[in-house]
Amino acid sequence: MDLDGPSGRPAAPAGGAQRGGSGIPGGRRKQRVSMADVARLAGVSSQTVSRVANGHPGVVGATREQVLAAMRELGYRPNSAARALRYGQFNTIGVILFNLASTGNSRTVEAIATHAAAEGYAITLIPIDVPTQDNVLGAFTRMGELAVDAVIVIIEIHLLDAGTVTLPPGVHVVVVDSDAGDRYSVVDTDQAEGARLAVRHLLDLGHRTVWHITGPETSFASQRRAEAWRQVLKEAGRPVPPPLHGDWSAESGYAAGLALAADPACTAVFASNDQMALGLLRALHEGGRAVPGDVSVVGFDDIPDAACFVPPLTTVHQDFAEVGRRCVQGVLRQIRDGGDWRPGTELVPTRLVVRESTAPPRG
Amino acid sequence: MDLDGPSGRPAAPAGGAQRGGSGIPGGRRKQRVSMADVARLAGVSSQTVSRVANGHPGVVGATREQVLAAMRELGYRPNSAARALRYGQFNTIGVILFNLASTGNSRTVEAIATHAAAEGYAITLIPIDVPTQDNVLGAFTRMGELAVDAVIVIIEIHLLDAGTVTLPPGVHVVVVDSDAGDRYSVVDTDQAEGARLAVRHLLDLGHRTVWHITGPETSFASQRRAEAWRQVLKEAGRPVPPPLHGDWSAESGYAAGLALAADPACTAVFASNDQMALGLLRALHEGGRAVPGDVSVVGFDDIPDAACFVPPLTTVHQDFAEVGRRCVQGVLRQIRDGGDWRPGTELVPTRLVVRESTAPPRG
DNA sequence: CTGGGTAATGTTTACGTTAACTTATGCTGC
DNA sequence: GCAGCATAAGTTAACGTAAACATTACCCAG
Repeated sequence: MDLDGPSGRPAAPAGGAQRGGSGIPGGRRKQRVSMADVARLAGVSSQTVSRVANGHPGVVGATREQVLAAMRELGYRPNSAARALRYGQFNTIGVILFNLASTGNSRTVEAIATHAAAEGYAITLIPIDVPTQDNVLGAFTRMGELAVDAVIVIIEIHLLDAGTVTLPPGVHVVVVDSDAGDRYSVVDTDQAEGARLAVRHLLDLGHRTVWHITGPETSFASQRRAEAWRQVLKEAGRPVPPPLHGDWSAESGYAAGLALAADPACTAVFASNDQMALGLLRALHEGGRAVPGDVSVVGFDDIPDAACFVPPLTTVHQDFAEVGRRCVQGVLRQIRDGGDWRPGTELVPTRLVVRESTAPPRG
Repeated sequence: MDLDGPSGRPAAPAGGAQRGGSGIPGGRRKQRVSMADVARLAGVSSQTVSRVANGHPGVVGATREQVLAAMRELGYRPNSAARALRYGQFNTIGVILFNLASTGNSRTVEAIATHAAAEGYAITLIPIDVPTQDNVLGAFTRMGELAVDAVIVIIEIHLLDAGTVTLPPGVHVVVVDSDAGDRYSVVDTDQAEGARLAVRHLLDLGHRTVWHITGPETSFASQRRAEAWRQVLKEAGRPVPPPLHGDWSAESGYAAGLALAADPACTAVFASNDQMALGLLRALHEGGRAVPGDVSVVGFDDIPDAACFVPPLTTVHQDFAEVGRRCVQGVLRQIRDGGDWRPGTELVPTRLVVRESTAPPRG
């Protein structure tokens, strides 16, 4: 493939827009084609082109065909900026999130993107590398300047409350993973119920009590799971061992596991996510404690890999896709109903997936 | 918090825009405030407001302060649609991808989003649930209508070539994970080198040959890793065992592993990703084959969990963040240089991370 | 064969922003 | 005291689209 000299611009501005096997042009004409261009070629007014483009009635067949032909020939695409300017909305939903790397977040975002696309909305991503107050505020400010009609926030909302953040009026918000249901529309997995399922399962197997490895303290999900764990134990009149603190990573689960493996009294552990459960399994294995023979382990999330841990992990299944779906539903409802919405929390149910990492205690 | 009746719209359109502790307003005024509004309040022309907003010179201090005050009072935000219309570009990069759930993709996207943000670009996500020809073409069409200046494609490009896809002129493309370096700007991990590192490591330990579990056939990454595996064995004059085929999932690695565990001749396996290596480890464990005592295992990706597998996995580290960074660099270069770029492939190096799943063969 | 209506198409305007140009103001230097 | 000029501000126009309004052309009833 030959390219023109270093001075740039291919010489031929017009003519064959098609190129090679693929129709994706590597070159560009500076100016996109507008409705006026199409109108000129088709010999009609640009308004007629607009009507054809939007499928409005009142254009006779022959004219429509002519316009469509002209569109094809010129490769016309509507200019969404002009459209947005005209209509006052962008058909775009912003997503602010910390850490796309965690399984849950990326699955949620994927579901959001899919469902938003189905409704004709695009997704604009604003990642926050370090969840400091400043960064979050910065993201919100940026979001305010961006072309979005609504924002889905997948981050601890308390990071926002401490500062004064303003989104432009007309921008709606739905929050994931937060207890701010009194001020926002919140969608979340039913963390507490999931944790209760996990702990009760272990108690039902006959374990006297259940140890717990938490997630980071700043996480509401982690907080709620820990609360539910404590509550179930208390209600059952069981002793509540001191919780061990992790940070969601397998590494932190391993560190916590080293301590637990050394304690023969520990026969059942509920890890606040599957990654930490993985680390825990490793620590128990290295400590010579059989799972589930000596120690039973339950995780949270049901990541796809969990079925292939050694042994396959009993865990609480989270329906991230459903969370994403409801987020989109939520913001669209807000957009469409204007301001007539109320704050509240929607909980997505969980279910326990029993595999081979849990069993009754020995003896 | 009381809301007005079902008929909607809060009665008070003006007044306290501030609300509760957070400044994020749940309500909205239908009309965003424009430069004209700010200009009216500040008693200047809207052009002066524009100059202040963009930090242009030629505005005297007092006037500037007045305008800034008016902006603050009204909560003015520039309208990016109008800006985009004016400038003819959107400051947005589209990302087309299949499956955000895979570790590599989500990490790459995260890096893309971070670096794009640093350059003042936002990211618009177009996910493809099922990578059929139609869906990919649909995504491209949608992308054409969206407000993007460039597109990063994280998907097998051959899906595009078979059909006629047109992106509007002026939209630049960078492709990840493809061999289309003759037509596009391609950024990718150096798959072949990574695979060579893995296989050579096993041979260097003294293994006679190395088995291989591939990814899906449609994946170029998988194809290239398999080719490199075969090539290294051939160059070393070793027998090339028939490859086993997986689909990236741990489950598929487990299935392949069941076959390998039954074959006492197999002492070293290179799995095309870490998930499949995980499944393999489980199968070997269940089959009573010690790792690394009886069988050595190497993965690919170096996902964070790999360090906590049982045993910790020796694997090829991929620098997804760097891939994302270079993608952004690539599209920005294309945008800024106009059409003066050439197709080509940029490879990001890998490195072998040796942990505890590999050792010399017994005896 | 003409008035009233309707269907098809054209013209104008506004959306919010900003480049390019124009006007107003104050100041320097001869 | 005024030409000449810098500086600060305002005015106009255009980006691409589509609603609202205006204009045709045509058909049919009377």
